[in-house]
Amino acid sequence: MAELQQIIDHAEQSCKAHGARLTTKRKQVLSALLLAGRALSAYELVDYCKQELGETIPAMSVYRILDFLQGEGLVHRLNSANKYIACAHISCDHDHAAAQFLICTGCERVEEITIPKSTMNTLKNHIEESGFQLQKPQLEIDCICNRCTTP
Amino acid sequence: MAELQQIIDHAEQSCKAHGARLTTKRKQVLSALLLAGRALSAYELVDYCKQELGETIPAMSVYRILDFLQGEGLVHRLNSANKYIACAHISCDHDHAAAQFLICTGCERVEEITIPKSTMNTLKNHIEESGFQLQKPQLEIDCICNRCTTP
DNA sequence: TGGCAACATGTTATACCATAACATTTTCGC
DNA sequence: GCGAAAATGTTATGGTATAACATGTTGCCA
Repeated sequence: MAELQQIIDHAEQSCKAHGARLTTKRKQVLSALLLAGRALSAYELVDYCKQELGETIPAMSVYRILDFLQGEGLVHRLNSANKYIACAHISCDHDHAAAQFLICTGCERVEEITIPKSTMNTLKNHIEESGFQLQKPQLEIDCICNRCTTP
Repeated sequence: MAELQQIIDHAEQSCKAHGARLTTKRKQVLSALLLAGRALSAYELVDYCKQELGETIPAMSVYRILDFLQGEGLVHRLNSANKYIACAHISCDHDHAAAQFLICTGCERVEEITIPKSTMNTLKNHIEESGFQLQKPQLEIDCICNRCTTP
């Protein structure tokens, strides 16, 4: 994380590109997620900002900021865990709407992986056969990570 | 749903088979989910039982009963929606640990589908390459159903 | 440059989802 | 019937999330 500042700068440019502003508070929340290096709940994020950054940000603001950061593709919400995590490809320039998460039920570690297009397409076809349209190709899969299986 | 009683009877036999009891309250909660025909939150289930079945069941009990029903494979929990739904294969005899759900973000309709083993295996391989073991092959996928796209 | 409009943040209250801890009732085998 | 185990009731509390309204900030442009 030597490049925190770089990542933030990159994110700021990315926001500017569509006329959005990465304000100080938004940078703080994003930094907190990047520094934590793991998924945090909104309230955990409040505590993290307070303790690690010395910034008091009300929970309500954190929620709003998380909404913004998700809209900018900088942060993902893990629906099944009620947590938020910085996008693993935050500094890539290519678009990456798809995101697949492996969530360890033991230690809560989260790994963002990319499933091949062909696999996603197979999945998509099955979905369409059932009369649905894939909305957001985000998968959250309950797993156990190898650190937890071989302790 | 002409066969509600049949389904309940079948579920009761299934429970008996491993020495578990499908009590009256448990039958009521399961019936409520079957009658509703959609995913309900625990508190919605409390209301449903009260209004449609005339039964007052405290939320705490509903949660415990849902735990039991999940353990028996009669009900699934939708983690991303914080809701519960009767298993679509409740009257099948074969085991079906795997469950994939298409959740319409428009009308909240939920469809339980079965993804081919080959597709699940491909997914499983990608997961293992990332150093994780698939824990519960339950997928919850955000979609839009055709009723909502073509209104 | 001053004032307005849009955006961002603060504040307070509240709703919803879920579980802990302990009391009481029911069921079942002996 | 009686005791143990299972199920349910009761009360309290914690975690997640949003609504509604107030205040502060920014940037534009007349």
